[in-house]
Amino acid sequence: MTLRLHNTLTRRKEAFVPLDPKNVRMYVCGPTVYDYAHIGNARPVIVFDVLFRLLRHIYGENHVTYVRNITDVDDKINARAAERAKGRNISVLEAARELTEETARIYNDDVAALGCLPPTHTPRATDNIGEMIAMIETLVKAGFAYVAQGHVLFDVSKKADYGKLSHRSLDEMIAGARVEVAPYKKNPMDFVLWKPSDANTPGWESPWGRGRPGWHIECSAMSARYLGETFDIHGGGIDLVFPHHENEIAQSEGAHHNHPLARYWVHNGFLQVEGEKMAKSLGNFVTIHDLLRDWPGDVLRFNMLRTHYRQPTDWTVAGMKESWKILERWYDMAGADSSPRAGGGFLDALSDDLNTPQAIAELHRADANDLAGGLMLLGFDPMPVRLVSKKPVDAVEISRAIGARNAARKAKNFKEADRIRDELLAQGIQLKDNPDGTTSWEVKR
RNA sequence: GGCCACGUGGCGGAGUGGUGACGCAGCGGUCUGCAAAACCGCGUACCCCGGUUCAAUUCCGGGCGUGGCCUCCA
Repeated sequence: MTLRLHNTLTRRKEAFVPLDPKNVRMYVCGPTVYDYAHIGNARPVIVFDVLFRLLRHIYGENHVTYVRNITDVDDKINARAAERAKGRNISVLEAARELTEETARIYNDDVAALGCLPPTHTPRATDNIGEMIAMIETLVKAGFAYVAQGHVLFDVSKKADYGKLSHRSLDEMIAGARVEVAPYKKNPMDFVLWKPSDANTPGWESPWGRGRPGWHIECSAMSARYLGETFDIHGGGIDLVFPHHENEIAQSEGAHHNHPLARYWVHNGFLQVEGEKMAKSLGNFVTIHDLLRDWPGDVLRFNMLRTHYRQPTDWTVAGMKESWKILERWYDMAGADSSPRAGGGFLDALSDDLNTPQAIAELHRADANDLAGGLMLLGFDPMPVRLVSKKPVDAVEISRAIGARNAARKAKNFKEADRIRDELLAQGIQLKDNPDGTTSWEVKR
């Protein structure tokens, strides 16, 4: 069994060989905490949680370091914070802190409900401003960056292989550009490392005056701090390939004597909702938080894993119902005394670039113990109680009704027995007469 | 406009240069007072047009469709 991963750098599946099997290192871009995360945001979180678990399975629980940052400095945050601060006796900075703390807390709760393990480190950008400033200084000294009108910009013309991740040349990018270029840029593709902040915008003192970091530098600074100059896997959504990850590479390699930033770049595909792109204007913007109100987290997680991570996927209610049905049956039949493990075909599938649909197919063929072990490796805890519907039900009333129905059945009064069953069904309660003579029930969706 | 990805049966979704994975739904059966659940059985799909090949859903070219990036939206 060899783990193979699709590497965006080469656009091929490659055998995964860690730099240090005693410390396999992975970085995944985390949320910008200004609002509830949507279901599209959940995809990388779940996908890379599965990869984290697989790496732990292969290399040992204590031999994998997983870092997922929290972006808590950002102009969208600043805009929201300004709104919050209005009419209250707090500064924009305080309001920003309040907003990001609150949003990050909800995010962590939601992600935990999706069955995701906490990463080894979840650094916040604002706790790493010093590291960012130091890296920017290095880049300026090395000639990769320049100062212009209070901004510090990365000079892409100094990085000969700029574009190697997204596989486009500078010429192509300039030809396709639709944006107006800021006048202080030497090259249209140059990007901001540091920008000035006014008095009402969060900012930090720096060699270039009071300001705040550009978007990309935080990931370069934090990955270096927690994982070193070169680490094994860098993950995220495919939309981050350009410009975010391309720019991370430029910064990190520029600051680190051209040592590669990450050896395997892994990106998940995009998600649509009910056949349409998800957009606030279309009114189909689905947050994780809202979904968790109606569906067990395990069902969301399973639904996500039914599609290969690089494939585009369509998020539908029909799919969620199907997922619930499958999980419910599995949780009923899974062996209780198992631990995370993987039989032959299952592990082969997972190891082949995280082919979760194939792995799930293997589980359909597995016995009770392999099923439980495989589910646990995928991050499911096969306990029927985890799938209990969020719909409120009166269990006492239901068992009373079941008693009455069974009495009627005993008396061969089937008309009355069926009336009771239909009445419960009308309330969404489906009865099941088990072969051993008992009667159980479940909430029908 | 430039660059890129994807298009498989009613639905979801793997995979492969050559006798139709897997699941959901559906149909038939066992079980049941009848159902439900469970179990057993049932399916000649690969967007269109060319090309390569003994053979293409699988490789190549073109088209159409959907989506992504080029605007700090995963």
